[in-house]
This record gives sequence, C-alpha cells and structure tokens, in this order.
Amino acid sequence: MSTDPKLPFDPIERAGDIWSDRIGDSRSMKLATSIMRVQQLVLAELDGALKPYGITFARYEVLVLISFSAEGSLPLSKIGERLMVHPTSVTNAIDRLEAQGLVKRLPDAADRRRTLAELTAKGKDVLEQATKALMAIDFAIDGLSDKDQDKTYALLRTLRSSAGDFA
Amino acid sequence: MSTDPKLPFDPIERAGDIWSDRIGDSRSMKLATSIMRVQQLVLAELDGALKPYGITFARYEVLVLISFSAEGSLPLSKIGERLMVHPTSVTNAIDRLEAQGLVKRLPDAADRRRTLAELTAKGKDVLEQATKALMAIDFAIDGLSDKDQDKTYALLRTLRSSAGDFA
DNA sequence: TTAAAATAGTCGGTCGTCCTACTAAATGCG
DNA sequence: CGCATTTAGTAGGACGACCGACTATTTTAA
Repeated sequence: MSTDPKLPFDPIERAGDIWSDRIGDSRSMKLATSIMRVQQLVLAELDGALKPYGITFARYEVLVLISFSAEGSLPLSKIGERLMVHPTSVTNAIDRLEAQGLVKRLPDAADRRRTLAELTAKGKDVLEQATKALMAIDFAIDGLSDKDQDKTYALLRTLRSSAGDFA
Repeated sequence: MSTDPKLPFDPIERAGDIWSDRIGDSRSMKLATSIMRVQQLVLAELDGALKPYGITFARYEVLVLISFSAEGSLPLSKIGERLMVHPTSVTNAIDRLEAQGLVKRLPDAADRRRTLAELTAKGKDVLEQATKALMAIDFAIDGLSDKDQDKTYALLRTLRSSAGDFA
C-alpha cells in the first residue's frame, strides 16, 4: 500500500542495500553498511552467549586481557590501548566488573598515577566458564569456511591498514 | 617494564589479535574482533564527515530512507524494519531529527496506530549537503580496490545469510 | 460481534562508546 | 632545580542500540 504502484518492487531495499545506485559510490556505502550490520549480528551473538554469566563481550575482553598479563594485573591505560577504546570506556568497564566482584583495582606503587586491574577468584572462574560458552556457540562466522574466514580477515586487515590502524 | 622478561615480545597483541592461539577457535574470534574494529573505524569516519551538518550516520540513514519513499513519508515501523534496528531506536532518532527541525511527525489517517515521518525543507537541504560531504570524503573503504570491495561484500553477505539475516 | 492476538509507538532503564574537562603524578628541559 | 608538558584516570554528558513494559489501535478468529 505504501509501495509505488508504478514499480514492480519496493524501491527501498534492506539495510546495507538501500544504497542501490542512487547515491554516489554505492559500492563503498553498501560495504560500509554491510560491515555495520555484520558487527551488529556478531556482537549480539557473543553478548547473548555471555548473558548467562552476567557479562558482555566488551567486559569479557577486559577479563581475557588481564588474565593474559604476565603479572596478573594491568594498568587501565594498557587495557584501553590494546582494546583500542577510549580511556573512559575502560573506566566504565572496570567500574562494572569491580561492582560485580570480578576485578579489583589496585594502586601501582611504581607509578602512582596508575591503577592496576586484577582478576578476583570469582573473575577467573567466570572467565573460564564464559570462555567455554563462547567456544561452544554455533557462530555465525562459522557459516564461512576456514578459508573464507581467512580471506575476509585479510581483506579487513588491508582496510584497517589503509585507515592507519597499525600506524 | 610490565612485559614478561622471559618473552622477547609482549604476549598480548593489539585489538583483534589478542586471540592468537590461546583461545579455542582463534580464527573466528580474530575475525569477529576485526569486524568490530573495522565497524568502529568506518562509523567514526562517517560520523566525522557528517558532524558539520549536525547529524550522525544513524540519523543520516533515516533521512535517506524517508527521501526515497514514494509518498515522501514513512511510518516509523517501516524505517526500523529497513534499517534493521529496534523500534525504540527509531523513536530515538526521529525525536532528535524532529528536535533539529529536519523531520516532522504526522498522524496516519489510514491507520491511527501509525506515525509518519516526513522531511522538512531544512531536512531535505541538510540531506543534500550531507550526501555531497559523504561522497567527498576519502573513505577508508576506498583503500580496497573495487574488486576487493565486492569480494568483501560477498563474503559478508554469506556470513549474514548464514546468520539468518535474510530469512 | 466480540474477545483474543497482533501491530505501532513510546517510556524508562541498561550498556558501550565517545568527547570535554579536570586532577594528580611523572617527565622533560631550560 | 623548578616550571611546562605529558600521562593516567575519572566525572559528567551525548549518542545509539537494546530490552521489558505499557497504551492504543487494528486484525483475527471463535
């Protein structure tokens, strides 16, 4: 009823395809919106798998990062740097993790500007369970063959590189 | 100083690469985090280009969608459906666009549950300028050849498809 | 025809991201 | 040495996305 009767199909396509040939370089726009859609899908899947453990993927990444550190703790600045997020995002994530009792803030004696984040026993436990859960899900990404996953990864890496992401 | 002296390099890599071989199927995790990083980069680029016009890419997409409609207006539900976002996200976007004077809400006489969104003159003007600005930016995505862009698009489409995105 | 179910939109709240601004502490340099 | 600059972290606020709950309306089906 809202479709133009002169056209055999609705002129507006689904997300990522609304660009058709109407706007400039539709190729790059279509790819851009497709990337955003895929991110939305993948993140929802990851967050969904982690929901039973009370954490999001963003917070899960923080836990992983801390657990990989040689000393068992990391300054917040390092976390932000490695996850490539704004310092305030780290403060936010650590606030929540600390409120959940999964992480503890410690002062850094060597540099009193810094605050270290350390996993609690509960944090280690949740991390372990969450990791198992993540490995167990039937991942949308697994809809691609290993080879295609590698191809996609390489293409995205080129894209990141050209955006100066490894500068 | 925080690097384990037993290792010749820091054990934790940059975002998207922190998975190395430590966690289960690192291949799909690496790809997942890479997708999220690319999304972050692309969206920042788009939002940055639109900033002078006072809108974000999310709101820009809404303007585009409305402008493409045959009647010049769309029910909010259609917008959400086509952009694949939650109804409340549409309400949010339209609230802001309306507050900016770029869009107007109209009652739908045919179905009184519905609200139509229509571009104002100012909205059409901003859309036109914003579109020019978007076409003019040196897009990170343009770091890929047309052929590689098409390849990436096809791979992501397969991924979306396997996630049931076109069901 | 009328009661149940589906649809449209909004409100309030959570979460993650970013930005600006600000404090405290460490570093660099004249 | 002492002041300017840089670095680390946080507070407050904007924004977009989501969820659950709720109202109003339309559609479906008994």
